[in-house]
Amino acid sequence: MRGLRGCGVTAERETKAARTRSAIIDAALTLFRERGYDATTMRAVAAQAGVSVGNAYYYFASKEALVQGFYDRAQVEVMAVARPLLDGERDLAARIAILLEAWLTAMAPYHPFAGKFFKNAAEPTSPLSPFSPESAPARDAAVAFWREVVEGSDARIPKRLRAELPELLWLYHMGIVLLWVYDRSPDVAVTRRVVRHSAPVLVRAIALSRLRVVGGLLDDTLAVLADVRRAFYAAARYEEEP
Amino acid sequence: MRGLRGCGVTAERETKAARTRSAIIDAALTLFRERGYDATTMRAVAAQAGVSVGNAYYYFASKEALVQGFYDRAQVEVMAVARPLLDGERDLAARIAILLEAWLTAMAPYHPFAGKFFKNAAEPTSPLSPFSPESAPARDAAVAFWREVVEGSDARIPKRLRAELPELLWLYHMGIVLLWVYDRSPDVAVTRRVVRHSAPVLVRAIALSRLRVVGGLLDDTLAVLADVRRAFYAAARYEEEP
DNA sequence: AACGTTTCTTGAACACGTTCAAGAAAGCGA
DNA sequence: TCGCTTTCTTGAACGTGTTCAAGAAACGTT
Repeated sequence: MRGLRGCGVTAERETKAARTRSAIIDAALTLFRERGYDATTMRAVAAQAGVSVGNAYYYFASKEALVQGFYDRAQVEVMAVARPLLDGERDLAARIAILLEAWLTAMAPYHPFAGKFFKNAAEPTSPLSPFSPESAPARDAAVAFWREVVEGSDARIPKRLRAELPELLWLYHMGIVLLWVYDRSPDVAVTRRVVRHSAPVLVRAIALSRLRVVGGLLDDTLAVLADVRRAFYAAARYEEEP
Repeated sequence: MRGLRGCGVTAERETKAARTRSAIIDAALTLFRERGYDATTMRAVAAQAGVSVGNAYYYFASKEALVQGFYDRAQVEVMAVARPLLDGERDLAARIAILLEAWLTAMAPYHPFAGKFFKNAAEPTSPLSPFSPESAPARDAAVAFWREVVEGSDARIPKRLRAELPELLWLYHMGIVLLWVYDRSPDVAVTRRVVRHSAPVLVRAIALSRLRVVGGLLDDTLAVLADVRRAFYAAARYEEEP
């Protein structure tokens, strides 16, 4: 009886903690949207969430850390939006575009201050870096989703590319995100156009890579990309200098 | 007489102002190297330079702005190092590698805190962004230097690529810089290897682009890259939201 | 119920980047 | 030389993210 009750209370406490965390993120995102990232103070976030400043720092190590919570939410939302759209489509280029466009749509409300998020994410040792261990869950989920995109298509992928392609597509996605952050055209029209145009180009390049003359180039390119990826991951794992 | 004297005094005053600016940058870079970017306070920079905090802000709008001064110095230094090395070499891949390696060598002392610089430069609307109007002089100088690299080589460049290649190489250089910032291997060995390997791959890709099958792909790729570049430049010209 | 331990919660305090009102110095026309 | 303007120079003061010592609340054990 006591045990059960204890369990219940613990669960309730965990729920309350989770609700406090959630309230803080809600408060933060609301204020971010209203005033932008810089103009939103931690004092204001705490006040909006109904907690003290110190308490906000008990749940989130820093202002940046609030963003990680946002990432997690976003990833789930994007997958929910994209999955039904992917169901009917077998063309690889189309499937790539669907996922990227779902991402753009889901993230649209946050575009105005995405630059401020990115500023922090761009720092190699930041936990917000997409290559960091802290981002591993979200990253792995994303790569797994790209694998679905590839394997659900009717494209014939050269063998030596098949294993690597999902992660390379994720890297390409990070590039698109970079462009999106910078894009100031209305409704990020430039990014949308680049997605529409680059996806087929990418798929054609994949197809071409089966040609003898291009194949050697592909191997070298993959070798370079392997180095690049290793460096990014290693940097994100690196300890900050004292 | 008074005119001449006035001139002299004015010139002397300008020199003094320039020397103050220079002293502040020296102080900043010294402290950056000793303690890193974050641990260096503006108070410490001012003290080291022998001026007041307010005076440091009279010459530099912000802590970040100190970095712009560093960029200008660096660009000059890199060109001085690279030019004699380029003289004997006609192979395009080798020439590309020479310039990049000169850059890596010149920047080596600042690598430990490059991430902190980059963090700011990565923000689209930051004047420190390589695409910003404020960076235009340094950027134009760099692109012009890449043009020298191309035109001093014996490579046969397809016509429709010739005009764009210098700026594309500069973009590639920015990508290498991104990798360099992230690179934590000893003596940035990974970046050096990527430079050594990617330069020939790039040149081979350029050569291949003359093939009929690859040519169409090239045109589309160039179109996409044109969009991308436009977006980056437009973002850097954008006014910060209020 | 009573006590010790862990888990939260608080707001004052700190260090930093940055601003600003006030004044000093330099330049310049009479 | 005397005023007047422009160009520096100053350090205190402001707002911010973040820390911390102190205590409250919840929990587990007896």
